[in-house]
Amino acid sequence: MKWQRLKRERCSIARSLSVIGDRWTLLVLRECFLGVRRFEEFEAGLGISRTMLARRLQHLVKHGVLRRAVYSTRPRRAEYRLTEKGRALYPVLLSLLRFGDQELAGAEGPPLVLTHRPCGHAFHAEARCSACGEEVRPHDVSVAAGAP
Amino acid sequence: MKWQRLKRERCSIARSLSVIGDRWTLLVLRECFLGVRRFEEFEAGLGISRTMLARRLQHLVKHGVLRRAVYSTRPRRAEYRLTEKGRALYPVLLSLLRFGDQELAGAEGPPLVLTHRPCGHAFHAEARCSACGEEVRPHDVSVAAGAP
DNA sequence: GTACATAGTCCAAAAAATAAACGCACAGAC
DNA sequence: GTCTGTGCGTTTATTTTTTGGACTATGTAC
Repeated sequence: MKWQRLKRERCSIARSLSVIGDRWTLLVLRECFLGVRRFEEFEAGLGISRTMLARRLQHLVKHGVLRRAVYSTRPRRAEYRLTEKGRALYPVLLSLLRFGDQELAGAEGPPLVLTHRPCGHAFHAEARCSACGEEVRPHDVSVAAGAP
Repeated sequence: MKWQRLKRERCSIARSLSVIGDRWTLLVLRECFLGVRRFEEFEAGLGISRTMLARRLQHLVKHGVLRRAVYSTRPRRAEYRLTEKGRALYPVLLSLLRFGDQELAGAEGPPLVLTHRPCGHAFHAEARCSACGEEVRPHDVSVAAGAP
C-alpha cells in the first residue's frame, strides 16, 4: 500500500491519519501544545532524529497544521507555531491523554493534571454530542453515508 | 529511539501511542467500530499486508484493546472484538473523524454522518470539560504535575 | 582565530514494512 | 481416501523507512 493513498480516501479518519498518523507527529504536537516552538527544543524533548524531525515539521507546515515563523533574520532563525487548523487537533490529544490516564496509568495515577481555568476544576476531556451535550458511547451512534 | 521506550514514559499521551500509535492501528480500530471482526474482512477493508495485520491484531490483543474470540472449534476459527478498554478509544476515533470533517473534507462535505440515537440528531463529537460541560480550548487549560 | 549557538542537510547502516508464497487444520464433494 | 476450498495465519526475500553522526550555513562572543 502507498501511504499517500490515505489522503484521497473518502474517510475523514483516513484523511486525518494522512496528516498526523505516523509514529512521531502526535508527539511533536504534544510538545507544541506544551509551548515548544524551536527545532532544538523538539529534538531534546522527543529523542527524535534530526532528519525525521525536519521531515515531520515540513509535513505539518505543508498541511497547514504548523506555520514557520522567522523570529530572527540575522542570523536567520525560524520557529514553528500552531495554526488554527493545528489547534483543531487539541481534542485528539486530549482524548489520547484521557485514554492513557484511564487505562494505562499505573497505581501512581495520572502524570499530569489539567485544570479548566474558566470553571476552576481539574478535569478530563469527554466526547460529547454537539446537539444534546450528552457523552457519546459507541452503541448510541448510527452511521450513514453523507454527501455523494 | 526504541519505540518501546514510550511505554515506560511518564506521559499518558506517549503511553497511549505505544498502544495505538503506529500507521495502521487506528485504521484497524476504525474497522472494529464499524463492526468488522474477521481477519479477512480487515485485510479486504484496509489493503494492509497480512503480516502487518497479524502483528497489529496480536499487539492489540496483548494490550487488552481487542480480545480473540473463538467462534468455531472445528475448524478452528477466531475473530477479534473490542474490549471495554478498546471502547475507551472511541473518543480518539471521534475526534479524528471530526478533524477530518472540519479541516480536510473538500467541497463535497463529510463522507459520513453520525446520528446520536438518544437525542435523534446528527452530531459531531466535542471535547468538553468533565466538570462544567463547556467545550475545552487550548488556552483555557493549565497543566500541572500529578502524582510524584 | 577559536569556540559556541541555531537550524537544518547528507549519507551509510540498521530496522521495519511489504508482497507473495507456504503451512495447517478442517470441511465437503466425489 | 483424495481432491479442492476456506480461514487464519507464518516465512522469506525484497523494498522502504528510520537512525545517528558528520557536515553546512550563518552569525555572535571572546
